[in-house]
Amino acid sequence: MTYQEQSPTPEPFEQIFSALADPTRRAIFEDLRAGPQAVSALAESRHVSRPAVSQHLKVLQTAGLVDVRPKGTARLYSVRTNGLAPLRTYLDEVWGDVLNAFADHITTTLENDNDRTDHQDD
Amino acid sequence: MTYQEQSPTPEPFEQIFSALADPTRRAIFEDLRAGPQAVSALAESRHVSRPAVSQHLKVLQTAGLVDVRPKGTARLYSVRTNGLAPLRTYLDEVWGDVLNAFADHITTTLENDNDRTDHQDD
DNA sequence: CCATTTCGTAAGTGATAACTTACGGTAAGT
DNA sequence: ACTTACCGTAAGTTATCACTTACGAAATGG
Repeated sequence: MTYQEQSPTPEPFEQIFSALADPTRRAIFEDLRAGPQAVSALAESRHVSRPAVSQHLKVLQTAGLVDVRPKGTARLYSVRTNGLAPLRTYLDEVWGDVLNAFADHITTTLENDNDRTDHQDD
Repeated sequence: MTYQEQSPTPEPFEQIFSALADPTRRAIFEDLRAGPQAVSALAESRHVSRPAVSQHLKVLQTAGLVDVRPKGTARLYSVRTNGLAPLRTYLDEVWGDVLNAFADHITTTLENDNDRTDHQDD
């Protein structure tokens, strides 16, 4: 009796949400804003082991948030410039819908405001 | 300004990320865009039990994404109009930093472009 | 060629989280 | 007052996740 089935093809912003939800992973991503860095350098900044950082970077890369550039034996990770675009698009969509729904709610509430037993605004 | 510490009191966008990372919870939040809905109505739309929806709504409420309005024995949940504002602010900050870092990277790369051993484009 | 450095992956473990059923509490209807 | 409807919470279960150590692969240097 298993639960939790989800869509076979996760959308871009879905992976971005999951990727940035973890504090350590988000910290790594934010560290990368300063410029390209190697894995061991990122591991030394944080209090986690190097393999952990590698796994986090893999998640960030799958989400399209970081890029890799091999340099010798090292691998320089950097933030993908427009990696956050899907999240921003999703935000704008939801934002617009919410505003429209709010306007509708205001309208219908003004039309028949006899059904409210309690109210709180904003 | 540029860096952040993990504070004992989680920042607003932190909770928003965690709240919207779960597919079921995000679906509930998106269902709420159509307008205020009761818990049982949300539970029937989804394939999850009613208590599960209540727990999800609690998380969304803690994140500041939804509001509650009691109506009889029911409780109408609705999206908070500016609940996504912290996330948008965070996005704008990171976005700007990334662009600046990118500009810096371009500059330094042009100044001394002898350190590149390989390059790849997406 | 051999050693070193840097990294990714495999395997295993502890904690977290998303779900379930069961129960109690509050508001409305008869 | 009793029943019904709707909801939140508690307790327990299971899958997922973040982390660790161990090991193997690829590039650089002597």
